[in-house]
Amino acid sequence: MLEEGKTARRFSTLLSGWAFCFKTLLDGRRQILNFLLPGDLVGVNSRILDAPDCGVEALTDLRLCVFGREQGQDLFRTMSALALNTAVLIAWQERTIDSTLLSVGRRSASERVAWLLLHLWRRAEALSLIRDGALELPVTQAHMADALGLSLVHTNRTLQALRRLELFELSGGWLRQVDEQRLRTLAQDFSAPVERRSLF
Amino acid sequence: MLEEGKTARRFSTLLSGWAFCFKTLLDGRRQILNFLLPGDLVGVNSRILDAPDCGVEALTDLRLCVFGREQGQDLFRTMSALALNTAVLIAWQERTIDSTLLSVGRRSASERVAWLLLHLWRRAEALSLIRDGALELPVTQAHMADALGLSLVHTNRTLQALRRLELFELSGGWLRQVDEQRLRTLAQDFSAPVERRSLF
DNA sequence: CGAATGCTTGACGGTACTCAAAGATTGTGG
DNA sequence: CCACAATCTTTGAGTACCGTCAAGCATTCG
Repeated sequence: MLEEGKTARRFSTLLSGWAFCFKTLLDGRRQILNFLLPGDLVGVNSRILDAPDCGVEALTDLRLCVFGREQGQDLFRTMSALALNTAVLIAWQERTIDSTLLSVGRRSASERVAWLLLHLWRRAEALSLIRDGALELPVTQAHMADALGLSLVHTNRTLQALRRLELFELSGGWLRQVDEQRLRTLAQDFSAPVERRSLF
Repeated sequence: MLEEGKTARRFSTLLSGWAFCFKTLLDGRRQILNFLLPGDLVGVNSRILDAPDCGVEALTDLRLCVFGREQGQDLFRTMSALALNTAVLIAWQERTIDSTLLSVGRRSASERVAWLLLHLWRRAEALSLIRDGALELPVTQAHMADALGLSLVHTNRTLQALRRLELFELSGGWLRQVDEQRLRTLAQDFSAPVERRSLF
């Protein structure tokens, strides 16, 4: 796990596995900024500004493709080689965070949970992570709570309520029977489908 | 005002004036993602992805420096010329949004308001927008509410509470007597000071 | 089998939202 | 210059959503 305080010496792409990045307050409150899935960049931001601003934690075992350890301008030369792709990836990730901010700021608890599960489902779909209509989610309810700005207890109750509405099945770390249409309606999420994208 | 739905044909830097970008839900709930001050980039993201994902609205009269209207790769050539600077600017703005997400997700109402005023104050300071210890804020309480994920009424009450604690003076669109130290303590904001930065 | 982690439930309280309306301020046109 | 509209701020009352505390259950792991 990379701590918030340390300067990441490199940045990488995630080849396989799940992770997330987060910020914390001194008293321990934590906000998950983004879940990282295969193809996502890790730590570009910190490298560009030469100072880390969020921590990164793995949810599963990871395989990373690590890029150069250059400083400043040199870093940028590395990026230049892949620059267009990199820019597109960064833009996508920023868009994701924007959507999260909309959720956390303006959606109700059930809308937030609906939005998150839909969001993860769609991202996983684009990466072909769904097998037989089921997705293995290495995400606890505590993670969801921290991603959505909710308490753990309320997240749990909200999940139960949505399950009772048969919007999805979620148990034992597996997500199934996702009713995309109704989840989108509930969350008012009509964003474009996620495209497959990567640096290569 | 640029609507969310339309594709921005260009991107620009803000030379003078204030603006903000936002997302909305169908039923009208609005989340302000970021306030834009002189030096900030407008619409890079939309241009990179070739699809707008947030609206932009002016708070004052603006002067913009508009860049090319190229598509895809061509856009990127334009960016390449300024690429390092651009990347740094984008990274800064993403960091700002990350901080906002932390606030909206995990801070209480008074912490959020404290954070926002401190944040705007410090950004304005770096741009030398503060005259005689006072800053003209073209931001209504409704804007603050939409930036912080609070209701207008509660934002108002929170502002009053903080005023009574003499953490700042805010009236008639002017912000004064900002007690940075106590605001930072209240908001648990120990981020690095804002640096002056621009494309040029 | 005990410890650790994660999920679930109940009870209670408070923060923040909604509705509603009244001031204050600003801008505009006659 | 004043009256009127529009926008912004403030206040009150009532409530709901969501948080906190506390505990019990389930599952996994050593």
